[in-house]
Amino acid sequence: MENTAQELIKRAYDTLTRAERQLAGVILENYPTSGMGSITRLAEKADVSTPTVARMVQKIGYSGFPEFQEALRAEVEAAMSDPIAKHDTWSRDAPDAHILNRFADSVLSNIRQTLAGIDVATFDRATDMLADKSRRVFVTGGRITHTLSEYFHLHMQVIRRDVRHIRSTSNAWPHALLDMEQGDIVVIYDIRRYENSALRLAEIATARGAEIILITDQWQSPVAAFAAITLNCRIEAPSAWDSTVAMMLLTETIIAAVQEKNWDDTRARMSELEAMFDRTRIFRKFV
Amino acid sequence: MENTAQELIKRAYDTLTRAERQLAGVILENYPTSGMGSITRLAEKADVSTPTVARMVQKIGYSGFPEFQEALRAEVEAAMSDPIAKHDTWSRDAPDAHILNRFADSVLSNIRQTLAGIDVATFDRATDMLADKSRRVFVTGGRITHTLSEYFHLHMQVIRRDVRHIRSTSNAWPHALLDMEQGDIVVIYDIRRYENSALRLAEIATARGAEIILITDQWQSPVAAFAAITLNCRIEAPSAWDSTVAMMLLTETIIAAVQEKNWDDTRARMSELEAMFDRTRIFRKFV
DNA sequence: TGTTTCTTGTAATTATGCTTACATTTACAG
DNA sequence: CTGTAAATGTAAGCATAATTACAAGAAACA
Repeated sequence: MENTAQELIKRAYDTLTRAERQLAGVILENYPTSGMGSITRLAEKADVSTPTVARMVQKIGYSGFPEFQEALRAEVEAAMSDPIAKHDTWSRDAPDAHILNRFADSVLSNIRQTLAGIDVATFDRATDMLADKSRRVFVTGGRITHTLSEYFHLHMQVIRRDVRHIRSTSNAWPHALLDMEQGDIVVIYDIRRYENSALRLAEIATARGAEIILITDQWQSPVAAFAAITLNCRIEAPSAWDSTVAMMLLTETIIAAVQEKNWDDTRARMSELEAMFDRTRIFRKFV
Repeated sequence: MENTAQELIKRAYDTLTRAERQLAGVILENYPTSGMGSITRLAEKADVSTPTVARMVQKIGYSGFPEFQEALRAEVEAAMSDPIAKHDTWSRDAPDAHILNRFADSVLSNIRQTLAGIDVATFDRATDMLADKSRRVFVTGGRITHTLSEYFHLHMQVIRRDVRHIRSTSNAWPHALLDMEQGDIVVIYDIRRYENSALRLAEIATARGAEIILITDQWQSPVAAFAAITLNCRIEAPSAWDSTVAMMLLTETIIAAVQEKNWDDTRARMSELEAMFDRTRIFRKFV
């Protein structure tokens, strides 16, 4: 069993208090260098008092801050003197060809290209639309992207009202369309390679006056023809499948952006929701 | 021209006195950690007096020992957070402070730290287990991670037989457990901050002889106590929510790894599946 | 060899860091 | 709503670290 400071912190997590957890977060954030300055600096960075730091390191098993720091130094030394620690790969102890490194390389490249290809004005327009509470939002996805659309729906529902998920795979989607009218927004996740049941849906929705936000791959789903806004993501992966990581990133970024624009409402809705899940705290501290 | 402490020492070498050279030797010996302790410790190690140290660091260009040490810390930090981190803002036409750039920064840091924290042997052990067709696989997730578990299940089902998804939120999960026996694998997605309905499930599954693979955040779900394998992911995000991008990446990497190990079977299963979806091509070219 | 300058350590001073004690606040149970 | 316990910060005191002042010793030059 290892006894790095990191390990000790995780192990003691249950016994840590609020301020201590906040501190733990900062220490782990860019571990281990963050803990190498003086206790005062660390306390400031974590926005807690110095005694909190002192107490915490004692709690996790050190005699005091100096001993804790000494341990960190030793860890750094071990990591630096390790010749493999050249850090030009993602996972230090894996060979370059290991799938962990290959996949990460590929995903990073997807993320780079995806973001480079996104027009900020378009992105902002999309988030403005979604932040407009007078417009209703429908969300749907395909076979592979279904989970993404569900994820988006889950979070969007907390941020604003009038958000509905349509299962494009079921036979129920025509019913949802009956309800659709001028000004509504339909968020469609669709990857070209897979089936495009979304095409009919998009066509009808547009005809009824709804506007479509399409999130698709670099080859672009045919739904783009009907979409008011199209956001393309790279999905290449060293695998028989594609990687939806870049799509997930974009999805979360949209959520964050809409939430920022609607912060007061979101906050209220989150509080209500939290009250419902009374037993546990669901959300992070409200910024 | 670089200005690392190392550089400065070498450059000033000619002007250094005997005791100072002795000190310089010790500093460079196992650079940079040797200089990270107190001035006293460094002086002792070099067998010179403390003022010699203070004078020397001033001579090579620092205002005092603390500044010198600060510089070392910065160097360590730079060395530990690898070159992959260097990027020229993601979306060029957006300001740095735009949510697109902020979010991507944070996600990249999550990915880096997640991969750095994953032990390759552990990862390989997990994928070996999942590639073993004699063992059945159950998958489950919590409120936020539910979609991830579904995604994993969806792909895993194509790769191998005997994969089942359990909705931990429904009341049906005890029934699934009835079916569980020695050698089965339970893949659990669980983020500490959110509710832990998975805990009971994990406890019972372990008691029945199943082995648990846990995918959790850096704070580690309490399920870890029962897990045969625990994989931690960073989920920090500049938002009221967390980011599951790193988890998604890990999930896809596991899928790719298992698929690679089981390629012949996977291929056969994919062909069959594709035949069922006759109209369109579902999968990418078989590599 | 005597004088001067440079080097280096010792000791004193000052600054900073760390810890302990205590008071305030917050959360929780009755 | 009140009392109790836990958490956390403030402030004081103590300890250590860093710098400065100074003096002893070594090397260089006359």
